[in-house]
Amino acid sequence: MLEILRPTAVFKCLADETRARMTQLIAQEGELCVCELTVALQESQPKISRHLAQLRSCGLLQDRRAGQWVYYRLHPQLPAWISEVLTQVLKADDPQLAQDRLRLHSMRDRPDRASLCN
Amino acid sequence: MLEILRPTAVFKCLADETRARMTQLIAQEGELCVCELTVALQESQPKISRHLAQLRSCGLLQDRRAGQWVYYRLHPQLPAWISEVLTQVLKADDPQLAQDRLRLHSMRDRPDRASLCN
DNA sequence: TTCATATATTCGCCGAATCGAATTTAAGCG
DNA sequence: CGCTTAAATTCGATTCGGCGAATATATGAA
Repeated sequence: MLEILRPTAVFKCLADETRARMTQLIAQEGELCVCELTVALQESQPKISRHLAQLRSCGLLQDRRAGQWVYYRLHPQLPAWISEVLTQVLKADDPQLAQDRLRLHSMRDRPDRASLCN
Repeated sequence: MLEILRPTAVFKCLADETRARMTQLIAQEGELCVCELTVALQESQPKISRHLAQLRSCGLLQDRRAGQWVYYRLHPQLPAWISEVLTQVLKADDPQLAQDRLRLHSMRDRPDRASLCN
């Protein structure tokens, strides 16, 4: 967590459409790897990776490598006000988010978390 | 309210340090005019005005003119999730905000709301 | 080692956002 | 009207952010 989770930094991260989509999807799914996000959002891999790096370095996300895959999840020790913000925004129920989830769930050969040691 | 209060738009507004300070100060004080904000934040009048315009056009603030002064307050019909966000961020208790309030309260000859018709 | 897949990073470009300085508009008062 | 104060707007310069394209790094398997 390079940068403190100051409100301004967090808002700047969530101000980008792509980052907001990724964050929401991860919040709902628990943990996703880069290739799953590229399929779900239909965006290029470098684009996804760059945005993930920002979300991680601002403290919103945490990553773990498992083999060739890198999984991202919400940072486990998020301050209450941020969790609250994410929860509230999820209630807005963006139709875009539904689409992203649909593409994710219909993705074939998703990497299998269960068989990987943490 | 020109633009819908979509999460991304709201976050973009709050992603700027100056706009975040203004919004928080207004949330605490209820209603402030441009000249009060310039004193509280110690920023130029055009800069304050420009940022206020953005906050208004994205739907976060509402303005009313009273004589030569224009007062800004939170939009009265903010969706719940936004009020929640603002409340939560206020709890972060930014020291900068305390300074802004101090300068505001020690300002001399503040325009008198009471004597103005709404 | 060589190849394949997953992810990260660099580069250069371009549009968007911010700023200071100056100007304009608006209201109140003589 | 002219003058003062408050606020909004324009202009040009600079900075910032996001993008595609290409490349680099990492892991695993043959």
